[in-house]
Amino acid sequence: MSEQLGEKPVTGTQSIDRACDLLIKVMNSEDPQTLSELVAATGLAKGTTSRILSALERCGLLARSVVGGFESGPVLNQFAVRGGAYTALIGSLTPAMERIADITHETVSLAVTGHNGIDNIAQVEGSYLLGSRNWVGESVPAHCSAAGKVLIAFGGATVPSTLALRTTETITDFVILDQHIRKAQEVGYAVIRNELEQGLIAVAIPVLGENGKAIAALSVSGPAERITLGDELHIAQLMRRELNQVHGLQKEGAA
Amino acid sequence: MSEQLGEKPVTGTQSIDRACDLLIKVMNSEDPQTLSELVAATGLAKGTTSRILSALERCGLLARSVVGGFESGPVLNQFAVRGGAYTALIGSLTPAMERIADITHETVSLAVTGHNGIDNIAQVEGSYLLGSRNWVGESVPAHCSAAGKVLIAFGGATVPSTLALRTTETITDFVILDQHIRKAQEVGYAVIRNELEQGLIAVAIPVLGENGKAIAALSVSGPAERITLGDELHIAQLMRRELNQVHGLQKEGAA
DNA sequence: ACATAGGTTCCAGATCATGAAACTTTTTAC
DNA sequence: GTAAAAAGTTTCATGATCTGGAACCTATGT
Repeated sequence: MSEQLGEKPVTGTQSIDRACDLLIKVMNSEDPQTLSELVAATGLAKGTTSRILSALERCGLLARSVVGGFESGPVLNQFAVRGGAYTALIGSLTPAMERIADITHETVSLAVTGHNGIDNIAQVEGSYLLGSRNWVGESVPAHCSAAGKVLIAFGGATVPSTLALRTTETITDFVILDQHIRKAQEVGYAVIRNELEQGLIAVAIPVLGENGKAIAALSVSGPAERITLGDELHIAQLMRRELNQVHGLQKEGAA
Repeated sequence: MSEQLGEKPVTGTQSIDRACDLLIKVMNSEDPQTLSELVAATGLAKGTTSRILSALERCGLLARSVVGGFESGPVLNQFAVRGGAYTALIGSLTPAMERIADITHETVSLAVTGHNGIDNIAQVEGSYLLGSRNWVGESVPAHCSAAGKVLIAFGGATVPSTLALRTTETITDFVILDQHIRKAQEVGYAVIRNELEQGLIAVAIPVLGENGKAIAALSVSGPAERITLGDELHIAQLMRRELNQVHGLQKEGAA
C-alpha cells in the first residue's frame, strides 16, 4: 500500500528480470523492435541483449520479423488466439454491456487491475457519433479513471504511489483521492469528471467476486455535454441492475 | 533442416531458459499450476522454482490464482485481448473462409507454423453435424496434417526431426514424406487421409507472403465418407479461387 | 494442539551470466 | 563496385550472480 520508498532489494533474478523487461517491451510495441533499439531502451550491453533475445526467440516467446527486429513469437500469438484468462469474464458480461449501451447510447467499458494501471479489456460502443474511441488493450492510471477509483474502493486495486497529472482537474492529492474512494464505497459507484481528459465523464461500478472484492469495473463514459451531474446516479443504478441479472459471476469471474 | 543430432550447446542463459520453460508451462495449462507441480514437472529445486516464479509474477507475466497456484498474469492477458500478431491475417481471411464453408459445408481452418508443430489459429464451422471440433489454439505435428505438409512444401515450415505415429497410416518415413511434399509443390495443395486421425481427411493450400513463401495454410477437413479422392482437387481449386479474391495479403500477411 | 504439506528465505560456494572487444554480416554511401 | 559504417553475433576471462540444500514460515486438516 505504501511501498513508495520501501525499495526491496530483490536479488537472485537479475537476468530473468532483464529478460522479462525485454520481452514486455517487445510485446507492448506495435512495430518490431531491433536489437539496437532495445539496447538503447534498456541500457544493457549489446552482447547481453543479443544473448537474452536469442534465448527468448529459441523458446518461441519472441520471433524475428521478416522486416528485421523482434516481435511476439508463436507461443505468445497462439496464447492470444486462445483468448487468455479474461475471456470468461468478458463473455459473461458482454450481453449486459450491450444492453447498457442500448439504453444509454454511450460507450460501455470493462476494466481490470493490470500490472501498471487499469487495463481496458472490453468495450461496447454506444450509438452516438461522439464517443470514446476503442481503447481495449490500453491502460490508464487508477487515480484518474472511474474504473480505477471503484476498483480501489472495493479492494481490487491499490492507490498508485504517484498521482500523475493528466488534466488541470486530475486529483494529485492523496487526501482528496481518499475522500473520493470513501464516497465510492458509500454510494457504490465512482465518477471522473475531466480528470483523465478534458470533457470526458465516466461512471463506474464494481464487479464483485466471490470473496466480496472487486474483480473488474464496468463503466459508462461520454462527453460532459451529455452526462450531467444528475445522470451519474441513474447510470450507476442502471449498470447495477443489469449486472445483477448476470448469473454465475463468482465462478467465471474468479478465474 | 537437419539438426536432429546437431545439438548446439547453447550457453549463457540457463536461468532464462528455465524461466521461459516455467512461463510456457503455466501459459499452456488450463488450470493454475502450483509450485509443487511445477517443481515436479521441471525437476528444478524448490527454492529456485519459487524464486523464478516470483520474478515472473513481479513483472506481471504470471499471477497467483485466488484458488492457489500460478496462472497467466495481467501482461499476458492484456496482450491476449489486444489480439496478438495473427489478428490481421485472421481478419483478412475470415470472409473467404466463410464462403468456402458455405459452399463445402465442411470445417475450414487456418494454420501457421508454431513453435512446436502447426498451430491452428482460426476456424469456421461447416453446416454438417459431423465435423471437426474447434481446435483453435491447439497444435498438430507438421508431417501428419495437410496444413503442415503444404507449409513445408512452400517454405513456411521445416520437416520435423522425428515423425511421430498417430494412426496406422501416419507417414513415418522421411522418403515417403518427401514424395508427398514434392507432390504438393507440383499440384499446389496437400492432403491427409487418416494420417492424423482415422477417418479424417483434410485438403490444404498455402497462403503465400510477399516473398513467395507460405505464411499460413488454409484447409478444409471432414470425414472420409464425405471427402472422396475425387473431391480433393475441387476443394483445392475452390480454396485457391476464394483466396485469390482476398486483397492486400502481402501487407497484412507479412506481419 | 499437532502434524503435514506447500511455500519462502537464507547462505556459502562455484557455476553461470556478464561486458568489452573481436569478429561477421548487412546496409549505406560514394 | 568498392569502401565504410552500422548492426548483430561470438568469444573469453572474470567475478558477480544464481544455485540448491536446509532452515524457516504458515496454512490446512486431523
